[in-house]
Amino acid sequence: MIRKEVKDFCLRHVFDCGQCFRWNQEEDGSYTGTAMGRTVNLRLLPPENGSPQYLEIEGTDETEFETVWRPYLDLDRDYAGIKQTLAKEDPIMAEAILAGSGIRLLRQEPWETLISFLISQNNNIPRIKKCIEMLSSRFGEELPEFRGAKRFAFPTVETLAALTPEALAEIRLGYRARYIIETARAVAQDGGQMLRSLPGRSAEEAYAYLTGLCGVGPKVANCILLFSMEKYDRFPVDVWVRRVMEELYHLEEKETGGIEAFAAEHFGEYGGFAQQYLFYYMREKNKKNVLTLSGKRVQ
DNA sequence: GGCCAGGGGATTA
DNA sequence: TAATCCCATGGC
Repeated sequence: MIRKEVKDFCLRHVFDCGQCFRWNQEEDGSYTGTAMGRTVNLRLLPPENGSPQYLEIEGTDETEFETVWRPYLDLDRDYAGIKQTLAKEDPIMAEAILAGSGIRLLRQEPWETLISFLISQNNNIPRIKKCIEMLSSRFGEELPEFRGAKRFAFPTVETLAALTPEALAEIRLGYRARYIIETARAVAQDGGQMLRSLPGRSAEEAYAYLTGLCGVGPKVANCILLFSMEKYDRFPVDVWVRRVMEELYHLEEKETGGIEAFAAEHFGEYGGFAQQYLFYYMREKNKKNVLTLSGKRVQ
């Protein structure tokens, strides 16, 4: 168990803003998740008067924290500066940032991110999480038990590349099963070398490779670039973001390209952060609306 | 370039 | 019970 000082950090914002699917809230409010073949539990200690905020990590040590979890949680980035830049002269963004002030963009593994967002297409978050857990427990390496539960690593490229549609059928991925097998086989062709090299390449080059894979279009490719390859100017446009741009920015844009161009002009190099604040803000607003509506219906 | 199917499950009507 | 929706994409 180790303890680190953190700023601009909120577990709910980080793990519930749609960027990751393998972190779950425990009854005590802490979060447990598996990434890079390791499982940890994270807890944010309530700050005492004037004292800084501390993040408590169970299941790691000092060395592993520095090499694995500090970069994964993106703890070295100046989010206060990013938020200030984005909120300047943009009251809409300022409000969105207020709602998700503790968001951080995790640096996830490209392979897991690729398959996860393949599964995410035209799908809802609870079912995406369920599919990924099933995939891991069925085809991933078994890890040490943690908090009394079995844990599994995300399956390797080779494992998924070797699967048949029949073997994958039990996961109930629907038409996405074919995308996963074909993409895994394409990535496995060079032993995953090309995929591993993408973070070091330009965003355009990486985007071209990713969209060449079966089942990867512009939205999924941009999510992979943003969540696992540090291409922070990418602005993935999905139904929620489209909704946000229409309702908040009154952008009656049918073309995804138009929304991307708007984002590039208004948010620039911080487009990806802006997208996450907007996505989280819209989902929170939507939850409240649903509650209000159902309340009215009861009366 | 526009349109629609493809799977399954949760939620809504 | 039926309709609709879901962090899109492929293929016509």
